Amino acid sequence: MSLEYAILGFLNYKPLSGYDLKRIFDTSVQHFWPADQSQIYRTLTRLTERGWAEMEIVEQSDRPDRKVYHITAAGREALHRWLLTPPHPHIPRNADLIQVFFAGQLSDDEIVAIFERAAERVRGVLKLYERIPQQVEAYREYMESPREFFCWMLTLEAGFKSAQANLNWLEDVIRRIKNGEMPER
Amino acid sequence: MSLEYAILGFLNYKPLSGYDLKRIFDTSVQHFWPADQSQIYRTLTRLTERGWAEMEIVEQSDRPDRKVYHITAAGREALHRWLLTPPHPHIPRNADLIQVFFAGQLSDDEIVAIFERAAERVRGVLKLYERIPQQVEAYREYMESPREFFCWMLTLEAGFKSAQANLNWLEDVIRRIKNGEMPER
DNA sequence: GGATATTATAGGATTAGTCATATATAATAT
DNA sequence: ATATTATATATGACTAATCCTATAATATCC
Repeated sequence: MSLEYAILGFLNYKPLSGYDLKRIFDTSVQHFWPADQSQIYRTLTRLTERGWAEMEIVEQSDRPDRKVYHITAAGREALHRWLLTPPHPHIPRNADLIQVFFAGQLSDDEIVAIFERAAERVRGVLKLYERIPQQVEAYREYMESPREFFCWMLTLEAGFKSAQANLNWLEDVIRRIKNGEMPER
Repeated sequence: MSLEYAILGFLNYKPLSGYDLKRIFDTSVQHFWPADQSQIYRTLTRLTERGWAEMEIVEQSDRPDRKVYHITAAGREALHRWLLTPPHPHIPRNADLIQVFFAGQLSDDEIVAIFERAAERVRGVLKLYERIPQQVEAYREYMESPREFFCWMLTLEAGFKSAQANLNWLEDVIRRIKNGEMPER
């Protein structure tokens, strides 16, 4: 389960609470690894049980106490092993495409509408990506070196290029349908 | 759950058994909607309970009897409604990228190896895509019209373009790292 | 003769992920 | 005064998906 290793990866920068982690996920890897709050807390418990992380309660007077987790030596080893292990091939499901696959029974206008709304969504994603570099600046402190920051930026680049390619394709298909390339029913 | 609608979409072409469906999924939409055999059978049961499909036992002397499912009027309506409904936005998880994100602690060679193996995998996917058009020919009978066939081909195109864009990016990153663009540790 | 593959359906167990909700305090906005 | 937001953790219920195994007949390969 990659969420375990993603959390381990962040704890490797510095000790963090579940709450910290949620904010970090939401501002850094959310475009390719969203994490549910409840899943983060449950995974932290599991990491502790497995000896890959240790928990320390930090008392606060004004707010609820924090449970701060830090990575152990065993955790660091596990993280390193995982980094060198190729992930199992996994085919992500694409709900837009499964609709396109069966869209033939719709009218031309209805089909174009499916593509238009998909294109609109990708444009929204692209806009979000444009905002990430600024958000990332705020978290640059977590990065020990420019090397780690470079890797971070690479994942952004990947998302951006993939969304851009997807949008180009969607716009091309819309153009072709409007150009009469979709066969009659 | 889109698998329900994907099955309904195929049943809309002609009545099929769970076994037929498994083969069809594996040769047409497997690159963006893989379906597990046991999931198909369970979903067929659910569709029947819901009145979207009806089952008929076709006895066979030499082989186990087939349970052939056909779509009902209610099923056709549900399929059409779904086609006009935008899917919930869903962010697919990308295990390659989450590794890249934390790859900064590895050596340059180890990082290049991660990208090389990702590129190798995408090249394999691209090769699989090249074989799909022939496989599809065998199932062309399911398509009532060239319109449906066109939609089928569009999904292939999407997968191909996306894989191609991804490979271009991976090869560009490999080139840049070998060019010394990855900062020192 | 024995092993494996094909046709055909099905259920148990488990995991990953989602959604909703609960609890508690303090600060801020309207 | 009231509502909302932020900080902080946690559990219950559920769905989708995966993996493994079982069953049963026939056909084919070595």
